[in-house]
Parts: sequence; C-alpha cells; structure tokens
Amino acid sequence: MEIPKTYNPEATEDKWYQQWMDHGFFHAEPDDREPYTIVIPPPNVTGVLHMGHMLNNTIQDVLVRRKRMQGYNTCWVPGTDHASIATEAKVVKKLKDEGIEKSDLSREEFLEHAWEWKEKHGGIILEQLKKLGASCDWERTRFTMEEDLSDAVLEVFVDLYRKGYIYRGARMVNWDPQGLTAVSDEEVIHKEVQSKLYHVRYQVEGSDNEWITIATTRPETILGDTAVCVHPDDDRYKHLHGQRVIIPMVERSVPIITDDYITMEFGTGALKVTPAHDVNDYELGLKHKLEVIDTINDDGTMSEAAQFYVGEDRFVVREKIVKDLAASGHLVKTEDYVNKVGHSERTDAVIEPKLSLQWFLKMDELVKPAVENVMNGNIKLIPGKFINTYKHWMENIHNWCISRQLWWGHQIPAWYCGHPDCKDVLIVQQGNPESCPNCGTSDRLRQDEDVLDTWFSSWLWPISVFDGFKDPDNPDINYYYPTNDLVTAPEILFFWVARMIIAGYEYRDDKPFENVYLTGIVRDDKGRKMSKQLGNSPDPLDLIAKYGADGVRIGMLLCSPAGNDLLFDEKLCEQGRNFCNKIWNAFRLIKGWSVDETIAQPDTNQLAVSWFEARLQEVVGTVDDQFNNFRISEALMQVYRFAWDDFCSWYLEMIKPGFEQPIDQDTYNRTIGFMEALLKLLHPFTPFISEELWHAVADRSSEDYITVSDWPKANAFEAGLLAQFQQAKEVISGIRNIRKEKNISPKKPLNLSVLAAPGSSDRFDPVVRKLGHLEDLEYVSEEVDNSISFMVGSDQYFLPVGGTIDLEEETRKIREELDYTKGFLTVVMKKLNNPGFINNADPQIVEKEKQKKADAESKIRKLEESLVKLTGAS
RNA sequence: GAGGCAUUAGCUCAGUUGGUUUAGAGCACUACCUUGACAGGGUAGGGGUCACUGGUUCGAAUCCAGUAUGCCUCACCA
Repeated sequence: MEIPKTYNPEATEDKWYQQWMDHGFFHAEPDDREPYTIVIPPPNVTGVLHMGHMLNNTIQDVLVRRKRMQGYNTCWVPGTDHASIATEAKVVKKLKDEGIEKSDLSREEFLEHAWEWKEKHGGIILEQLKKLGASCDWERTRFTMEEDLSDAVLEVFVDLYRKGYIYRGARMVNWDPQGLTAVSDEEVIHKEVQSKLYHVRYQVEGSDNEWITIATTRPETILGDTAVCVHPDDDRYKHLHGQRVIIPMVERSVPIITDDYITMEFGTGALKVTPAHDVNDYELGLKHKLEVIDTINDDGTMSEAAQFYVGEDRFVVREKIVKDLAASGHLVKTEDYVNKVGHSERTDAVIEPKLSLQWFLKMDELVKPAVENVMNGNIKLIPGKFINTYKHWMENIHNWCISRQLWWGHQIPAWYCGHPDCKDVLIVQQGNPESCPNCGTSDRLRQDEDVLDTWFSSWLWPISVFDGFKDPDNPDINYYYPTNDLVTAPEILFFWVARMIIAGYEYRDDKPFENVYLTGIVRDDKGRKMSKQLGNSPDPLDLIAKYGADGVRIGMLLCSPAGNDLLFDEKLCEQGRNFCNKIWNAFRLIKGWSVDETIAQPDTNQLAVSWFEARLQEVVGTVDDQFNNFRISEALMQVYRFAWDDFCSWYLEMIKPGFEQPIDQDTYNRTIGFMEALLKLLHPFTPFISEELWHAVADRSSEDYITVSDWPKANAFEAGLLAQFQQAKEVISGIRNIRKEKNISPKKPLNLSVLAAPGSSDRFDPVVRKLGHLEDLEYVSEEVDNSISFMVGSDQYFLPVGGTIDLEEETRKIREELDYTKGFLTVVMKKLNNPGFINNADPQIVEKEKQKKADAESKIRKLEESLVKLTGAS
C-alpha cells in the first residue's frame, strides 16, 4: 500500500465536508435526547472572514463536535446580521464609485441597490465557515432582515411601545456626520486626541474695557453661544453676575449665568455655553432657559444660523475662526491640551452632539432580571472577571437610542398623520394603518423615516431563530431554548450579550443561554489588534490553503486562553500542521506492519497495552474536566501531548516490531483501537484528518463516521500502573543519558544491574530491556564495581560500560546529586522540625513530608556508599 | 477621573480554595543521533531570587497592603 509521507489537507477536507452534509450529520430536529444548542454570533451579511471569526467559530465547532459525539442532540444555528450602518456605508460607497449619490435616489431605489449588494456578497462568509469545518445546521440559516425575523422586530417594538418602554423625544444624541445618523452611546469610541485649548475673551456689554475670558477646545461653536457660565462662588466673577457679554464676530449679547456645575479650577473658570452642540451645555440651556442656536448642519458643515463660513466643514472653520479671533484681539492664548473626542465606531468620524428627535428605549426596568440572573450565577460569564464589567454597565445603563437615520434596516412601525386637524398624530402598530384613527383620512399618513438600530434585531436572535415570536409555543423554541453556550468577543458584551439577556427575560421569562464564553481579541505578534487598516491580519483562507484547516484550528487554539487576548503567530499554524503530519505518520507506521496471528503476544506488548489503556482513561478524564471548565486550549495541549509523547514516543516505540518483523494479532488489534480512541479525542479539534484516518485505519460501513461516533468515556484505571511505568521511563532515560555521556551507540547492547529498594516493582522490566536496548537485566544485592550508576527513586542502577571509568567525573556527578538531595532533605526537615507545621498542617501533608524524608535519607545513604566505594578505589 | 484585570523561562501560557520533588508545559535555543513511520524526526540539555517593597502564616508564585508597568471597561470637566 502506498501512503504519502505527509498528510494532504486539500485532498481530504472538501471530500469529508461534503459527505457530512450529504448524511445530514449537522441537521437537528427536536427529539427525546438532551439538546445542546449554540446560536452563532451572526457576522455581517456582507462581511468576509477575519481572524476573529476564525477563533470564535473554531471554539464553537470544537464545543459542538464534542457534544455531538457525547450523544447530545446538537444544533448550531448559523446566520447573518444585516448590519445596518456598516452595510449601508458600503452600498453608499459603491454607488458613489459608480457616480450615484444616495441623495439622488428614492428610498425604494436605494434599497433595491442594497438588496442587490446583499444577494451578491451575502453569505460569502458562511461559505468560508464551511472551509473551516464549522458543523452548523445549514438548513437553519437565518438572516436578521428576512421576513419572519423582521416581523419579530416590529412586534417587539410595538409591544415595548405599548408597555411604555419606548418613547420618542428631542434629545441630545451622538450624531455621525459621515454616516448621517444618530448612534447609540455604545457606538461612540472615545479617543485621546492632541488638541488645543483656546482662551478667548468676550467683552462685557456696556463696559469700556471689561472682559471675561473663557477656555474652549471648539472655537467654531462660539457662533452658537447663548450664555457664559461661571460658578456662583467664584470671587473673580462675582461682580459680573447679572451682566451680559458680547459674543465675538456675531456680536450677540448673551447673559452671564451662574451654576455650580462649573469647575472653578478648569481653564479660566468661565464656560461658554452652546446648547446646540454640547451635551452639558444643552442641560444648562434647559435649566436656564437659554436660546438654542444650531450652527452645524447634519453633514458637519456650518449652517445659515452660524452666519460665518456657511457650508464649510467645522474643522476647517475652526482654524479660520482662530485666525479671525486673533486678528480682532479676542484670542488671549492657546495651549496644548489632550482631551477625549468621541468617534463613530463604524465610520470613525468625529461625533457631533446634536439635538434631534429620536426613539429611545427605557432600560431601568427591563434590565433588572438581566442583572440579577448574572449576579446569582444563573448565567455564567467565562472568565468570571467580566461579571464586574457587566454589573457596572448594567447599573449605570442609559436609555438606548434605537432609531437610526438610515434606510437599510427595519423601518420604525410608526406613522404620522399630516391632516390639519391632527397635526402629527402618532400611530404605532405592526403593518400599515388603513386610516388615521383621529381624522379617519388615509391620504396624509406617512411612516417614520428612520430604521432601528441593528442590535434591536440581534438582541432577539436566540429567540427569533427558533421563531419564538411568530409562534411562541412551537416545538423548536420549546426544545432548544434556553440555548447552552454562547461564544463571542468581549467587545460586544454590552451591544449584544447583555441585551439578549434582557430580551430573553422579557419575552421568554428565561435566560437565552447558560454560559457565555468570551474569547480574546486576536492580535499580531507585536500585540497590535489585527485590522484591515494595519494590514497585519492574514487572510484565514490563505492560512487554510497553506496549513490545512486542522492546522489552522490548532494554531488558533494553542494561543487562546479564555478571555485573554491572543498574540497570533503564523508559526502556530505550522506547529498545527506538523502535528497533523505526526499523527499521519503514526498511522503510516501502524499500517506498514504485517500481522502474524500465530505469534504470541510478547511481554513488552502486553505491558505496553495495559499501560496505554490506563493512560488513555486518565487522559479522557482530564480532558473532560478541562472541557467542562471551558479550558479548551489546555484540553488541546493535553491531547497533543498524549498523541505525540504517550502514543508515538512511548507506546508505538514499545510495541514496534523489529525491521521487517510481523506484529502479533492481539497487539495490533488493540493498537488500532487506541488509534481510534485517539482520533476521537482529536476530532473536535481536527475534524478532517481524524475523519480521514478513521476511515483509513479500518473498514467502515457507509454510516460509520467519526463525526457521529461516541466520545470515549473515562473509566476507572489502575493508578499504580502509571506510577510504575513512570519509574521505568526514568530508568530508560537514565540509560540513554549514560550512553550519550559515554558516547555509546544508542543500540549497543548493555547489561543493567539493579540494586532495588524493598517494595520496588519489576513489572516494566521487559520494557526497560527493549527500549534501553539491554542485553541483560539483573538484580544485585550490592554495588557493582567498574560501572556507572544512577538512581531513580530509591533504586540504584549500574551500567558496566567497559574501558576505564573517569573516577573524577563520576565522583563529581554523585556529589552533585548528593548535594541536591541533602538540600532537599534540609527543606523537608525544616518543615518536620517545626512544631507549628506538625501541629497545624493537614495530617496527610505531614505524612507525605515524612515519606519524602525517608526517601531522601535512603537515597543519601546509597549515594554516600557509592562515593566511599569510588574514592576508596582510587 | 473612577473601577477592573494582569505581571511566572527568550516567546505564549499552566500553576484549581496556601503545603505532590528547592516552580511546570508548548514553542524557540544548544549538543548529539539519523538507510526501515515522521530531517516537518529522535535523544539529551541549558534557561526562572514567580515585577518590586512590606505584612499575615509553622509555611506564600498562591492571601493582604503599597509601588511600578501594561491592558480593559466606564465617565459630560469645557
């Protein structure tokens, strides 16, 4: 049989994925088994796969595949998000590139383009997930803007409106002048910016030369000032209370007001008040009934009301106004200043606080069960450190601005009647109203132009994907909800996770999921976040082409402790690929053996099998524990070492027949069984190669796939066996060590003499013989002359190496070990001589220390004897 | 500005309620081996006053306080 020297992912991945699909292994329907359910964090419908998705979905797939093998009815629901602002921005840009302005299109025309774009690019990312091996139930793929899910969104809006949680009002919102929409507080990213603090003096009205100096970072808003505010207790300004000042350039007279909101120490202690363009100034304006002059247009240019530089961008105007103020003698000084400026998460434009009519959702009531059930552990965040962050956010939550001035999304189900008798009467309902309930006419009804925030649909995801709104008592929602695990990035803990929890309790009176596993952020090897702009993010599909999907999955998981950021390095994928090759070659070795059913099982093989059997049980137990604690990276490392060290380096070496010799039937069968168990443990991590080898290692029926095989169960095992083998391993290492030091060929036969301590086991002696390449192994009752010795535990081993022995060298080695052991004994004795230790420590611990003492003493005795012998001989 | 999290080998990390060798793993590194699975391999080895300073304790990488550095989240000081 010709087996290639290396594993070829290309030749296997698509083949198995197709077969899994053909067999419907990923599709789930409710039955009487226990369900295990994950809903995917829906990626942007027009997005492409990046490293974050790669990590996130690999983890989900690992969890799902293991549960599937454990016999759960697993359902991983995939889908995409319409991502209103991101997608709309892309479509606008695409149209612009074609010379079409959004403003030239009607809403309907624009949406046609948008749907066209969605049809063309939508779902690419889902196809990419298949390359990764994601075992989603593709028959359940959902999209947040498909009909059923849209209906759910509107239904929830109407319901919350009727419950009094949703209101419409004029408020200061975060305005994105590039996206031309309001965004929620959570979508504003505050960045530190090096800017200037300008000190500008305003003349007191009616005075000759009396001035008040304010400090501002935004001189362009001076044109909209409607007051100057000082602290009531500020002695510097007390004589000015009640007076008025003249705003430069626009020459407007405005009052000097007082408010204890002012920090006297900051700047000059005098604040210019621009109610239209600052959140705090707006509050001051309301309180002091100030005029509001909106000097900035939606697109960030100066408005007519500004009077100067109308139509020019606010940042250009800032420079110009500073020059004007300097020229007119109003600018007192300019200093460097670092402040935080809000930027739009989606467009990165500087956010402009703007007064506008928006829709809001009141959060204070809704949030209560969501806080409670995370705090009481009903929903677990993993790692737990995020609970603090969650709690803090939830307790300081603001009302959620849910309207967006966009077209791509769910249009708000609210109508206004333009009839003169009923100015702006509001109808909120699902579906077009036939007529105005107030005046009875229908021809002047118009729907609110805005759409809803994207998250206003995705917060319903765990319910809506199972049609829990359309049909709240259907078998799917009853069976799958609440789901089990959610795997996502901490970045969207508030945007999405918290809000899903809120919606879950509001609409199902139950949590949406039990565990939230928060992954880290993928960074490059220099710790920078991977991003398109930096160009430091490898294309996941390129990586898959280069290292195979399994290799990349291992690469991702090797560096992904839960909740910590991971520094991704392509070398890890290489390591993953090498590991796949290692497994592949183990298979090659086994398949290369010829089996002779007439030969009896040699002792070494019998021992190897019993040891490996025990070791397998131990590893399965450990891996299960790690999975249960979401320590996925560690579970992988455990399996990795089990495969590489235990299986390849020890087990296969033990049972390997001599060159061109056959192996006995028993051992061969057991080995195939072990290989199968190993492949099962590997399957969640490396689905493709494990499926490939599953079929290569034995003949399978047409329904027999590792994907649907049973996960190994951890059975009881003989712990003593593992300890005895450990001893044997150390003896073998000792022999190898001496060979190396003495330059003896690894395969030259040697004789080993053992001076055994009472109670030591000789069970693995056949293994020591074989792997130590021993001619003979004998037990002696006293030290052997002319040989080199080493100790393992309390047993002493002697190897006659022929030729002369370097006495000095041997003496030095023994002294070294003696010193170490004496040092060790000292540490142990310190504890045992300490009455506090004896009296306070757990008796079991004391017992262990006593045992350590006995062992060390016996070892010291033997070493000293050897030393006497050596020096005595010289 | 307020909270939170971290700091262990060159790198990435374990170290599970304080006591399992005078701290472990993977990768990287060094030396040697290499025609019978794998040079993408094997064997062995070097490498850490567990960030710093105090404290609690019979005993601290582990608990407490402070310092330093880094990261995250929240926040309306112009």
